[in-house]
Amino acid sequence: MELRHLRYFAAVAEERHFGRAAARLGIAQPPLSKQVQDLERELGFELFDRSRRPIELTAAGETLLEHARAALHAVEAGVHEARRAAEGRRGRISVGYPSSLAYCGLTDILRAFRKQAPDVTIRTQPLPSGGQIEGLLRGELHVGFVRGPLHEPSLVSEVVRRERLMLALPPDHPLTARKRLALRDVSREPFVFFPRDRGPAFFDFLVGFCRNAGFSPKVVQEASQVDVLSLVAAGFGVSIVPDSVREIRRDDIVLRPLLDSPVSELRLVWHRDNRSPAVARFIEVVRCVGVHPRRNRRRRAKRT
Amino acid sequence: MELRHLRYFAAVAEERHFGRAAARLGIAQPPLSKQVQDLERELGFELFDRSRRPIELTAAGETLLEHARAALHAVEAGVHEARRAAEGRRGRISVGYPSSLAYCGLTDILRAFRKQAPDVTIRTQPLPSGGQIEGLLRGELHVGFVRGPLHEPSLVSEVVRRERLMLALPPDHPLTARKRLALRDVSREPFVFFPRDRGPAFFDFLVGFCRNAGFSPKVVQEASQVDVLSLVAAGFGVSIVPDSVREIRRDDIVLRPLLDSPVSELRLVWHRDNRSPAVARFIEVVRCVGVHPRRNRRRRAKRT
DNA sequence: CATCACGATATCTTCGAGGTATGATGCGTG
DNA sequence: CACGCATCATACCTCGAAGATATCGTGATG
Repeated sequence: MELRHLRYFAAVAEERHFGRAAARLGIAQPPLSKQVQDLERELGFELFDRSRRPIELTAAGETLLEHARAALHAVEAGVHEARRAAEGRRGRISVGYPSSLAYCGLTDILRAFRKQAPDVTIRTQPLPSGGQIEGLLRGELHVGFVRGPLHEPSLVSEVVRRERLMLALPPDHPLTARKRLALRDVSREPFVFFPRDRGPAFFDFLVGFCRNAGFSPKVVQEASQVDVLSLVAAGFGVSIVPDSVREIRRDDIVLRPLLDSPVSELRLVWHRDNRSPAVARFIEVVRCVGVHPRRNRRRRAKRT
Repeated sequence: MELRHLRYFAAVAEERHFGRAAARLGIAQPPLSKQVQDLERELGFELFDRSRRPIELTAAGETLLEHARAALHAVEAGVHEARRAAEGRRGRISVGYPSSLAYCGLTDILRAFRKQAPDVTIRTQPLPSGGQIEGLLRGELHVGFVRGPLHEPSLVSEVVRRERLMLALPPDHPLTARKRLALRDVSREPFVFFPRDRGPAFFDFLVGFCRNAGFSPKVVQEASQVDVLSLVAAGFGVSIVPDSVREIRRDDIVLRPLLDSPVSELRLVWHRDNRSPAVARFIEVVRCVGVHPRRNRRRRAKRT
């Protein structure tokens, strides 16, 4: 038995007329009669009572019709769903991001993605760079946002944002008096950094930056991500943070641009041989809408 | 797209190997590859990632597989259900019966039928002969049990039980002294009958029987079915009832066989051009198990 | 009784499902 | 590194069957 038999049978059952059903199906009447006969022969019982006009379904035909419709519908729905999956509009993806990104750009990306692919379940996980790379390699994570360069051969990445580095100072620090600072101005200050293993690439990038400025930073405290800012605010030391931290808008922190700052790169990372169209679509969306630190707040302002 | 494509796709998806899937399907590997390719081309996206061993499903393939299984299952279930309908093991039938039959035979028939066709919903309706014939003609009733001959051209019937007629007497009636009675012995007694329109054939049969005995009965009360017995018990008059009434076993009634009684025929009736296999099966069951007045009680006795 | 409507049958053509032989490719092993 | 093996794709052929056209059988209708 083939779907053709069911389609033809359903057409005849609905039209209750072989001629009209054949016309609707775009074939001649004799082949239609034959196909239905073949189906009946295969099943071993009649589906139509042809002895009177208009023809009517037998009890078996009535029963089969319901199931045939269900089967045809399942096929149609299956094709539709599969197409959505192929287009990356259906499925589930797991996205890693540095917690700092939550405040500046991530929600915009998620919103844009959700608009294009409402049936994709997104699992977001705030993770330091190291954890993201680990997750990507283990296949638990599908895409991530990582700062600094990347050296994993099985991962692919793309710069999605370049931002200048800022100096984070406690409000009562003497240097807050100056609007413009260079890195060497803080060469003797105590530093607060995140632990190296949380993001070795970005960590090494920052330390290398200090080396170029002629000193190696005195790290007095280590804290993860956002906590760095709290330690700076509490006066433990200064720190170097990406420009986007401004979005957090804490008034217990003073941020000053670093004049001699190189740009820090935020990279979108995924597995080299990614097979998930949903992930591909996510990457496409990020490329399209970009990662704009301010977008979020402007929109909110417009809406209110 | 045909079921073949889905079956082949599902086989490959389950085996994750074209060769094994082809063996399972009983075809060679190249045609299988081609069919799956055709399906992919028609859909416009890939279902398998063939680039590594063993091959794996794409996201779209994974999605389609679920629906394909559902569709194939719906077809299988549909064929099975339709076959049951064709065999008369599925559906609904409406059975009419004279209320007297409830005590002697009907439950046995229903039990036997239920055993053969547990998925047929039976609607039983106690109805006088007239009502049954009306229902059969209107298509509301599918089979019935009627006493006496039948003259509707569009109905077919079959005798399922022949029984002698009995004289029903109140216990204090003088004739109860005699064991053996003929109809003419009660030619002057008052009679209790059911109204003629409740079963004209049986009514006329009874009256004709009296005529043959040389009198016409003095009907003093009319009552439907079982109520006749109550009126007899109350002493309103005598009545003529089928042998099977003995099954009711009322001790306020005395039954005496009529020596000159012709047999009364219980007929199974259905529509001439019945199309329902469930009805055909019901008729078959009645033919098979018969309508035995005593069967019911014997069985009950055996079980306890 | 002639006609019409409608499904079945007969016969032919063409397309494609499935067969065999072989090629392309990736992987493990001596 | 070469070789063999496993595995899927391609090439080509055959035959069955889906569908077209013409026609028949039959029940309903004026």
